[in-house]
Amino acid sequence: MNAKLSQQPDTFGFNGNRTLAQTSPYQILLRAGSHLKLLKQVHAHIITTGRNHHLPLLTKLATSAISSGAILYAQKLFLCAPTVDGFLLSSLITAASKFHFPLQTVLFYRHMLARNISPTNYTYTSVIKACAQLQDPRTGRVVHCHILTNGFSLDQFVEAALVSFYAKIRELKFARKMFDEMPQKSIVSWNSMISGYEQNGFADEAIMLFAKMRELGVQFDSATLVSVLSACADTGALELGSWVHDYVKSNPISLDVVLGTALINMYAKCGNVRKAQGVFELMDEPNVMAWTAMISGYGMHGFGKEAIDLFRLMINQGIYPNEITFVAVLSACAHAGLVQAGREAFAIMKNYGMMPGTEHHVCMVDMFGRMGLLSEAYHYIKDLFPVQPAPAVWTAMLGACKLHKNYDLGVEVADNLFAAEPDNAGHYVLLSNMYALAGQMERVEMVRNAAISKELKKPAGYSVIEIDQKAHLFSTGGMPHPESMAILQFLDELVQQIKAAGYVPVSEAIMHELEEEEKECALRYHSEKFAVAFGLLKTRQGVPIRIVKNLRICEDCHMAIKYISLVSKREICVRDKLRFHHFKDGSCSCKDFW
DNA sequence: ATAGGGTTAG
Repeated sequence: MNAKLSQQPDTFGFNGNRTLAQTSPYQILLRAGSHLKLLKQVHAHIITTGRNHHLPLLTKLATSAISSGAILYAQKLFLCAPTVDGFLLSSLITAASKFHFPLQTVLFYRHMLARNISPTNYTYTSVIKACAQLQDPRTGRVVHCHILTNGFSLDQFVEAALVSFYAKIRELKFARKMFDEMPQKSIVSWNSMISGYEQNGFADEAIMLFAKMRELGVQFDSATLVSVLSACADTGALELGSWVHDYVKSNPISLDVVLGTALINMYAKCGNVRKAQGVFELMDEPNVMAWTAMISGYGMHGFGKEAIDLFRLMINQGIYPNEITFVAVLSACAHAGLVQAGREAFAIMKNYGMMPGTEHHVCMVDMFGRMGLLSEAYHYIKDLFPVQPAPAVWTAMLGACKLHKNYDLGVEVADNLFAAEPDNAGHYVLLSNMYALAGQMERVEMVRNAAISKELKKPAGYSVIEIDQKAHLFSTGGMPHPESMAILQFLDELVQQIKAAGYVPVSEAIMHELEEEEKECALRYHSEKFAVAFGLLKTRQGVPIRIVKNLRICEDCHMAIKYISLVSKREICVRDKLRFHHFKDGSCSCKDFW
C-alpha cells in the first residue's frame, strides 16, 4: 500500500496549507504510509486541527505507526486516547502481531479483556500466534480456554493457529490430536502440522504426514513443499526431494525464492551439490538466504574455492551478508583448509557491523586446528578473554589436538571442556580417548565415573541409507536390521578384501565402555560400515551409495570406506554430522580432514 | 468515517 509514496518520502509533505485543507486527514494518513516521520507530522496536524479525539483517525495512525516499527509510539497513542473501543484494540492486536511485537500483542489483549470488550476470531488468531512467538505455553493455554468458552474453537483460522501454536511449543502430540480431530482441515493446518514436525526434529513424521496428504488427495501448496524439502534435507531423502522438484517443474507452482532456497538446501544436504547449483543459477533474484544456502552447500562438500568465489560475487552484487552467511563462509574455509581466505572473511565481518559469535569462533578454531596451527588456534581462544569460550569451541580445539597428536595440549583442553560442560554425554568418548592417549588413566576413570554417576549415555550412532525410496537404518542401539546376518557375512568378506588391498584397521584409542550392555552390542563394525555393505548388496554397479550419519565418521571407518570405494569400484557418499565425504577410487574429497 | 487472520527457506 502506498509503495510509490513511501519510496519517495521527499515528495510528500505539507506544501502550504491549501493542499492540506483540500485533503481529508484520513487521506493524508494513508499517504504517509509507514514513514514514522510523516506519521508524526500528520499526528501534529490532527492535534492542531482539533481532531485528536477522533478514534478512527487515531486507530489508523496507531496501526501505521506499528507497521513502521514504532510500537512505543503506538502504545503512547493508545494510552493517551480519550476513549477506547473494540475497533482500536483489535486493530492494535492484529497489527502488533503482524509486525512481530508478540509481547505488545498480548498486552493489548489484556487491555481488551480488562475493558470487557469481546474478542473476535481475528483477535484470537493474532494472540495465539503471538504466544507461539513468545514460546509462552501458559498464556497460550489460557487463551485457548478463552477460545473454547467464547465458542470460536471451530473457526478454521483459529484452529490452524492453535495447531501451529502447540507444534511450536513442541507439544506435538497435542497438536496432532487437535489436528486429527478437526472436522475441516485447511491446507494451512496441514502445513502447520508438517512444519511443526520438521522444525522439531521429526522429519520422518513430516514426510509420513505428507504421504498421507497425497494418499487422501488433499491439495498441497508451496508452503507444504518447503517443509517437506526441509524434512528431506534432514534425513537425506534425495528421491522424495527430487520428486518434489519434478512436481514443481510440471505443475503451476511458482519457484519463488523460498522454495528455491529449500531446494538448494535439500540438494546440498542430500549430496548433490551440482543440482543445488543448477537451482541457484536459475533463480531470478536470490536473496541473502539463497546465497547463504548455496555457499553453505559448497562448504559442506569441501568446495572451499567455490564458496569463497560465490561469497565475493554476492558482495559485488550488493547483497548484504548476515551472521549466518559468515558461518557458511568460515566453515567452508575450515573444511577446505583455506586459512588465508578465512582470515580475510573474518576480518570483514566488522565492516558489516557484526560481532563474531560462538559459531564463528568454532569455525576459526576448527580452521586453524585442522591445518595444524594449534598454537594459533589456542591463542585465538585465549584472546577471546574476557569472553568465556563456549563448549563447542573447546570441542573444536580438542579435535585438532587429537588430529595432530598434541596430547599435552589436548589434556589441558579436555580439562576445560569437561569443566565447561560436565553433563554432555556426547563429549565422553572424545574426552576419555584424549586422556587415554595421553596416558592419564586417572582422568579416564574420572570421566567414566562421572558418566556412571550421572547415568549419562552417549548418543547412539546410526547411519541411514535410502534404497527405492525406503530408508534403512543401522544403529548400535535399537533394532537390528532384518537382514543383518547376511550383511555381516558380506561385510566380513569385504573387510578381508580391503585388508588384502592394504587396509589396516585404525586401532581405536583405549575406550572405556560405559556399560556392559554396550560392550555386548559393541559390534565389530560401526553403523556406516553396515550401511555401506547393505548398499553394495542392494544396488547395481555404477549406482553411487549415499549414507547419512548422525555423528562424525571415525578414522577407521573413513579409512575402510576409502578402500571399499577402491575394491568395489563404487562411489560412496557419506554425510556425517559436519560435512560430506565423497569416496572414490580409494580417496576422499575431505582430503582426510574428517 | 476506521482493519484485520493461520503455514514456508539459509
